[in-house]
Amino acid sequence: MTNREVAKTLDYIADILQIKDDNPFKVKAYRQAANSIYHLDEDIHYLYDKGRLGDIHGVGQAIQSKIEELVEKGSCEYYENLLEEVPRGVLDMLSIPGIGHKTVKIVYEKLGVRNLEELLHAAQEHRVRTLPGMGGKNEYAIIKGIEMLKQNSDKNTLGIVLPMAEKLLAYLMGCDQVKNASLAGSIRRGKPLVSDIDILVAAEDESGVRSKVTNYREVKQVANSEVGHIEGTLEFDIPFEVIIVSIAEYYPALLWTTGSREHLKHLLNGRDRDFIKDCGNESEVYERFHLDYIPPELREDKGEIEAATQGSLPQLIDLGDIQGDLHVHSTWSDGASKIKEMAEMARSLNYSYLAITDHSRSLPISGGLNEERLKSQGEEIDQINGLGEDIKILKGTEVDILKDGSLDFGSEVLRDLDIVVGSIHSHFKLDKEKQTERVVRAIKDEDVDIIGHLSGRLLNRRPAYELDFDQILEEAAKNRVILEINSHPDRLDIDADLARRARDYDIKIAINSDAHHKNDLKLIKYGILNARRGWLEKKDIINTWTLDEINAYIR
DNA sequence: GCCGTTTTCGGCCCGACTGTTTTCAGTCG
Repeated sequence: MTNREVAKTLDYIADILQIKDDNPFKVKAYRQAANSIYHLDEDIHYLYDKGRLGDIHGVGQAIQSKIEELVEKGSCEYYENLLEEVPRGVLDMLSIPGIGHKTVKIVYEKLGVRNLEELLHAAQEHRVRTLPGMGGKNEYAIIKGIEMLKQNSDKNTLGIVLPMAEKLLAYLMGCDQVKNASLAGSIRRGKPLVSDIDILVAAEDESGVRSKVTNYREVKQVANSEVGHIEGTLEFDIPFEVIIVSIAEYYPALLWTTGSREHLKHLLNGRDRDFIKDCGNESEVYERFHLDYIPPELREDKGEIEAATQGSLPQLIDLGDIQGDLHVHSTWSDGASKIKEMAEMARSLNYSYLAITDHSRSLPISGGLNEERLKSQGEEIDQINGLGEDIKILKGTEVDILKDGSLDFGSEVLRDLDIVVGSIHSHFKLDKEKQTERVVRAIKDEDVDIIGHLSGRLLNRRPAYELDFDQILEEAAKNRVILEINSHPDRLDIDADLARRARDYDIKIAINSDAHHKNDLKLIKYGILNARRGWLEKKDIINTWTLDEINAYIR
């Protein structure tokens, strides 16, 4: 079992306990342990071997014994017994927006509904509204919610799939039989939602590669597939396909397998595939078409071929260009790491600045700061900066944009801060006009530097709220307000298309991690992919600049 | 079920909104 699978299992245990109405602190304990394991730097098997499972924060005697069983046998008795009481299909219902553990409990117990499909029928047959506390609107929300889940069910976020793909790729690269290998398909193009993992391999000994894949620890199953293809599934039932070609065929095949279909069709323009059959690398492939090399993230037939013809492709931003992060949380609000730990991680990433932007007071569950605590936090930051480390910690806030577009702190508080990120965390369902008005008011506020996760979308979970983006882009440009690309793989907000439109308005972008744990600072790589898909260059991204340049821009 | 720079036992656990109601339970950030 991988770290993520162990974490997921502990989360399922917490869900079942919650549905069973068990001690809420016990539930919390399982969730805390799951979260720690999710963020672990080391492989859980390694910690198990070293006898260090107990060192993990939130893991005591009881949970440790369950983890040991999971690592040894791939399952544990306690969990299996809980599943006898509450089956897996019941837990899937928790993904429906507006449906929580209490609702799941009564539909399971009173209606005997055991999975999403049965729940859908129950709602359609108006059986849900017969339950206490349930009515027509709940039924409608259930039907809509299940429809949304079905639409997304064949795709997963890059945050789940990319680490698995990179691990499998590294494993394959380490095999003697494999002469070259690369990610391919939509995952190589950095699409935020992908349906499977495609990996292209150059090898002469196909059966050797096949046996290596079959022996890979994280492979769940391998199907009987045709020559040149190995198909199967990894953890969480993510499908993968390893495509095997000869060394001579590798680079042309890399083009075909990376796609997209639209890009290839436009590129070939009726020509035969043999046109590029002997190319020795991808640049050579494009050269043959008299084009500049087109990076995978741009291969969507959105003008890249025209630009490559004219030599006007953008110089895309790279991870190494990033000089700092302007939106992270700490233990002062809902973050899991201390400011110092965040700073250390930022230093290890070679950043020269890091803005601590904890939540403001209106978000009590997240431990939002009032003026007084914000001031104390500022003192701690002064102290850390006084240590003379080669990184500057900036004082900031992620200030709530309230329902009417006013801010959760007054100007007397905000003007003393280095960075102010304004974000929406409530009233997602305002109509388009009201929601737009709300954001525009925040943009016009001279204390706001950055608008965080503008559209509020959560991939596979929640659609963006209603906004008039033309109006917002116009106002952002006029007021020199920076828009964020939130790098969390569930958000990637603003998306690539909107980022590209923002660039046309000469709006600057901040690629932020929104980290709630020191390890989450590394999520910035997803934001980079998103920015590359939005054709963004270094000059567009404010946190590729020095601190002086940023200050000159936002003052 | 976990944890401890007040504690090895007693804490952990906020508040607005929604949809169902008729005074409130459930969800969510």
